[in-house]
Amino acid sequence: MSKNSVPQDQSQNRLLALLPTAEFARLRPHIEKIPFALGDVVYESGGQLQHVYFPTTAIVSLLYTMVDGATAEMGLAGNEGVVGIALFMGGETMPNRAIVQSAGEVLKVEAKVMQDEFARGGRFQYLLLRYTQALITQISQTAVCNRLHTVEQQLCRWLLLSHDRVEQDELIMTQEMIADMLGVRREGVTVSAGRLQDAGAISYARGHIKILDRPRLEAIVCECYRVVKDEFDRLLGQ
Amino acid sequence: MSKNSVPQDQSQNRLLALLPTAEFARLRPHIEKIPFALGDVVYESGGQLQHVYFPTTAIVSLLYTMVDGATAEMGLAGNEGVVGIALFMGGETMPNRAIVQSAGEVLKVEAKVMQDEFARGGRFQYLLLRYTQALITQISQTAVCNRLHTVEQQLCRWLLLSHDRVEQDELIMTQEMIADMLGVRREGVTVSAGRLQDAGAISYARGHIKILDRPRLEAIVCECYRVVKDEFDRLLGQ
DNA sequence: ATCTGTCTGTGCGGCAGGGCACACATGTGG
DNA sequence: CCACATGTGTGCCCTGCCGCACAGACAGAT
Repeated sequence: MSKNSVPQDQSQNRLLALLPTAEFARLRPHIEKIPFALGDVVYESGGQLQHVYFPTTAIVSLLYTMVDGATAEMGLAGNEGVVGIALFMGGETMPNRAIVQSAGEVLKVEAKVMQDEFARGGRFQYLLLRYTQALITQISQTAVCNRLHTVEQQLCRWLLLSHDRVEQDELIMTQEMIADMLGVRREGVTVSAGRLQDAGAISYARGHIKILDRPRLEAIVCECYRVVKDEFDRLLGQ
Repeated sequence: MSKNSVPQDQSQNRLLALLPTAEFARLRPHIEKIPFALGDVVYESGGQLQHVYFPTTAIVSLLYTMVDGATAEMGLAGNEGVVGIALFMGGETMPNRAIVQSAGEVLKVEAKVMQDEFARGGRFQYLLLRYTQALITQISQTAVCNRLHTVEQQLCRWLLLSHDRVEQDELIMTQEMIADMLGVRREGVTVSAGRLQDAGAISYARGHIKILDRPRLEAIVCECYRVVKDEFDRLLGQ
């Protein structure tokens, strides 16, 4: 490992931040910080994973792509979690893709290192499993939300989930990309986003979305957002 | 396929059937076979779980109920899996309900016994984690399917998934219940089921659905069914 | 400053599914 | 045998979203 691979501290990722120092110390030499650009593919559907990734400033979207090219998001992972759960769950691969939805950095850990630490059955395993359970809730709620709620509510949910995972109020994201995530038409996003802008909740222009009034978004969003947030807090709150 | 595995008794549940004899022997004294009736609640949203359940002939549906009473299914578990993953994932509870969708028997194991065996990190842990990963794929595909496919396709998917988990060609299930599972109107199920009946794929009457032509259903269903089935086969054996 | 590609706005027809109302069918218990 | 609850069939109008077709609007390159 190169020496510039050593991260400053573990608190940049909330999962790693919950690790006891002893356990983190074993991982530290094997952690490499790498940047990802918007749209980068973290892993392909069915592709053999070589690493897990703990996002710090990046957000990664878990997408499924149908044979006809249509896409829909099942969940997303930011600095609260990890990308590549198939490596410790034992399946090695998953039938979906992981795409960088917001550019930034991640902490990369080699598969074997992670698996060895996981097998010790300590706090690391405990945290990864609890995270996975929270992710299951997120995916479940996506399923329910897709079934029962409007595009506008889902857009709110998506904006809030993303906002929770970055430090800033600005998201770099075109309406076209959001449409792919939500599995709807780009025009549908335009209309819904327009209404949110009229309501003063957000503003946007050519791929730059600003969260202006978070409480307002929380008033519009369906209950799904809260369920997911509460479950993450319950399972991974300090 | 080794000679020292799979006594007749454990083969009623496909997860347990994959356990080595030694590991199953430790569980055996703590396994209790109990019957469940249609509609029984295995666990409530947020309820503290005391047991995990390995279905043999029963099928359990994982449902989310909105505050307004609307429901939608996130996934289901039959003799290929287990109900109560929150107990070994570490979260203790989940924000959804588990309802018996098809009456039958389950093998009940006390939480502590299961957790101790899980903590040993052997085959039991390996299988439960792989099962959980397969379940994640099922839930994900439900999300995608809810977004992109018609009620008729989803009904086919649901019928096939259920059929895979029982030995018989007849499902005891009213259209009203199916509607709750799929998160659609009862009338929507009536029309879709009517079309499937006209096509000769199924027949039904007052809560009794017969699968008449499985290949036909497989021809109508969307790719989601196959993705889920293949992933279960890959992760949990042929 | 102009060109060009990217991003957003808008309108229109069409369809799947929701909400509602009610008629018909069938099994079960008095 | 009837009464009644339960399950299923059908029609009608409405909404939300899709598919499509373009029309601006803006940013960066030449």
